[in-house]
Parts: sequence; structure tokens; C-alpha cells
Amino acid sequence: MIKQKDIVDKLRTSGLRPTKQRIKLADYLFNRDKTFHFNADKIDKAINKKNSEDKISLATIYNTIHAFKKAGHLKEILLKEGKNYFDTNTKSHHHFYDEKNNELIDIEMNKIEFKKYPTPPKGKSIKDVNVIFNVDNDNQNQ
Amino acid sequence: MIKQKDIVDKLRTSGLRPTKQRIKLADYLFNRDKTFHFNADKIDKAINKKNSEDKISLATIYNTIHAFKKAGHLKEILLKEGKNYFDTNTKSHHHFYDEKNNELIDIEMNKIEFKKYPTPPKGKSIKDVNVIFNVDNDNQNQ
DNA sequence: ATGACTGCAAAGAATTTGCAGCAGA
DNA sequence: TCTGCTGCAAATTCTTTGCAGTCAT
Repeated sequence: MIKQKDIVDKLRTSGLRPTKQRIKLADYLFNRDKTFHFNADKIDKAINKKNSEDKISLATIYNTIHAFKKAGHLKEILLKEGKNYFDTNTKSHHHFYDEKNNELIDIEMNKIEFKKYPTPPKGKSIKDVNVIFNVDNDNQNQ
Repeated sequence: MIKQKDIVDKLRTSGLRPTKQRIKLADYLFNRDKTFHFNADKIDKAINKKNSEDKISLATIYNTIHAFKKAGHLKEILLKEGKNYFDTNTKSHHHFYDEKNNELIDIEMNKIEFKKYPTPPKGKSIKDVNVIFNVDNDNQNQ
């Protein structure tokens, strides 16, 4: 259990004013044992459920999530919902992704081999594997 | 070079009527040597550039892409644009993703090891790796 | 006090849907 | 002819933005 003071410190250290809204969100997001996956809507529903006071506007939720992400407290995940992107190569394969140039390059299946596979959650089995190597130009500073 | 007839056959086999629009799109998408990555907007711009006749409406482009995907001629790719999804775990790690239940489960970094790494495109270097194992319930028929 | 933050509502971007008219079988 | 398909426009969904009022420092 993280103390209120720690949350305030975390915000301050990140150059973020510890406002009521940010504290509440930080507490909700980071004060847990396990990793938490979410999107803006999930937070909105959780924080702004009917009989809760101190509701936080959606715009602020978005602002805050982005601020937290910029500060390195959150990571964005690759999922396929939303903006659709398609591939005419329907064989199982992987990709290099260059975010800066928005470039996607195929990797043939046999170019990658796993030495160690994770065990899937019980009751489930692996259907497909998708590997994305994020790449960057060599001369990129950072 | 695929012949017109083959395209028509491909559509017919998939239970899709070979309409003028679908033939044009199929020709554009599949009549190439290399894999092609795209989204609806890219197709719209390419097919409907100003002096082209037989323009195809965006709605039809979407319909057709989805029809092709359902028929197994296209694959959807995981990218991070669009609907944002975040993770409070900022350490590098991977995921199991259960599309049916929209469930995301973390995989610790050390549960996965590569035996063979691909060589990045020249001038670029690998910055980050993201592995997503798509999982499904065991008793799923299909 | 002053600059940053919040929240509303409006704008935007991407995708989907309803439906009348058209076209492939 | 008879469904399925197309294309328009309207509707939806998700996210961002502008700006006036509020709050942290």
C-alpha cells in the first residue's frame, strides 16, 4: 500500500502538480499489487460510477493518462482494435516496426526461433504468436 | 502477374460476387510480388486519386476489406495507433491476449527466450521487442 | 498573483450503419 | 427477377482541442 505522500512525491518528481484529480487517478492506477491494463473508458467507468463524488472529466482522464505516459509511469500496448491495419501476407509472420517513419517490414517466420516458450494460462492454448520488433534509425539520439 | 480470371475465381471461391469494385480492389491488393501493408485511408487515396475513373466509395472499401479479411485473404496487424490501451507495468514484458474475452495477461520477460533473432534492416537497430501470444479457450471449436 | 490544470462542449478522425437504387446470378 | 452490393449521408465511437473558470504554488 503506497502512502498518499508517495503519490504526491511521484507526481512532483515528474513535474506534475499534485491536483486532486491526478492524485485520485494515480492512486487508482498505481496502488495495486498486480499490473493493470486499461483504456480511458475503463477508467472513466470506474472513477465516475454513479454514486461516486469527485467525478473526473473524460478530458482530464485523457490528459492525465498522457501525462503519466510521458513521465514513464505507463506504457502503451499494441493491440489490434481501433485503427485497423491490414497485411496481404496471411501466412504467420512477424514485423519490424519503425514508428518514426511509420514503416512496417515483414520478417519471415523462420528468421525467429524461440528457445523458451511461456506456459499459457490454464484452460487456454496458444493460437498464434505475433512478434513486433520496434526499430529506430541508428543515428537516433535516444 | 495474376490473371483477371484468377481474381474472379478467388472471389467466387470465397462466396463473394465479383463486382467491378471488388475486382479492382483485389487486383490492387493481391497483384503484387511483395507483401503489402495498408489501411482504409491508404487504399482510398490510391484508388480514388483525382483523375481516376471508377472511384470506389470509402464505405465499400471498408466493406470489401472486411469481406477479404473474413475470407482469409487479409490479416489484421497489431499496432499501437488508434484505440489506446495502457499498462501500468512499464518494464519490458510480453502478453497473452484472449481476443474473445478481451483479456490481457502479462508474461514476464524471462519466460521467453529467443534462440534466433532476425537481423534488423540496414541503418536501423532494435529498440524494443513485443511479443503477443494470441490465446483461445481449449474447448473452442475452431 | 500567475501559470498550470480542469471540465465542458465542440471539433476531429476513423469506422460503421441504414437504406434506396443498382447490378450480378 | 431477386438478392447481394454500392454509395451516399448520417450516426457512432474514441480522442483531442479551445477556452473560461479554478486551483496549486
